[in-house]
Amino acid sequence: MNIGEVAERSGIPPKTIRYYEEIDLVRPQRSGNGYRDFRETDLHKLAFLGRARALGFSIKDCRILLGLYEDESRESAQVKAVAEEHLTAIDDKIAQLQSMRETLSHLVRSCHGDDRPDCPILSDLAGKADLPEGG
Amino acid sequence: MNIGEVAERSGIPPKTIRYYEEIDLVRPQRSGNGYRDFRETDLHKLAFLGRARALGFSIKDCRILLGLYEDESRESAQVKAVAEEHLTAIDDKIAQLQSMRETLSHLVRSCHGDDRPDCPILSDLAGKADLPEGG
DNA sequence: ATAAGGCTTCCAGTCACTGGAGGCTCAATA
DNA sequence: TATTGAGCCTCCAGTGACTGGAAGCCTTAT
Repeated sequence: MNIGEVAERSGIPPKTIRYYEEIDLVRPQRSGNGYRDFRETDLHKLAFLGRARALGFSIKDCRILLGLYEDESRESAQVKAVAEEHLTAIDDKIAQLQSMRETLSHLVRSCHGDDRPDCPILSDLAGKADLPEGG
Repeated sequence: MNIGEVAERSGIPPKTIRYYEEIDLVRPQRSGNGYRDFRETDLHKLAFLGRARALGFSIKDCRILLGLYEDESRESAQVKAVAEEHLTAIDDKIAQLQSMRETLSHLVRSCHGDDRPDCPILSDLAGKADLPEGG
């Protein structure tokens, strides 16, 4: 299989697949013409990677997960640990974004947004409390 | 003011302040000895940047916001537009993370996480539906 | 005189790609 | 058979927003 077909079937762009080879996530063989020659197992690996990345796992985590996937004597606890840690990281990010969101939406709501220059958003960023504290 | 004091008072590390100068966000003067010499206005700008960055605004947005801040004839609508766009981007990110979170927490819950090798997390990543669909 | 700490610049690394240039190979068509 | 055009190759550079480290000057205190 050439890279184009693999890209289509795995949903991962050719550039990214080449990058994954560069960092040793996949090791396709080569045809006589120098083209990469992918097997079904390579395709599976790439699809695996695509799903793991879509869940937000880092490349480092993907490497670990792939390793566990290919290790038949793995313990599911190891997989779960990786996933739980990632889940915690996601929760942290969500919390951080929600905190930003709250502050920002407050500010947006308090800004009249017309042709006048006074703006509570800028006042807040400038460090001047300009909003009613009591909410 | 030397960079150390500005760093302390603005909460932005010296490295980052130097970086901000490099990309022309601040333009401190120089003392005879080559040291950066910050004014109060520089400090205010940096504090402004710190707050904007803490709200997740990109450097590009920060540049725009700073420009609006310093433009006394701005219209608050311009500021609000930048903020609203950012708010939308935040909402998108939150939604994406929550979707990941949901899938992932499902998988984590379904994995027994012991010394046995079978693992629904890996099965899912491998593309084999292994979970009860009905929840 | 010396030592510690702060300041300087410059270079490289992070993360996970992505874009583009320049050039080879392959399949189909005139 | 010549020529397109698409697909493939490698290599280099850029993204965003810093961050770490090396090598070296400046200042302050002892």
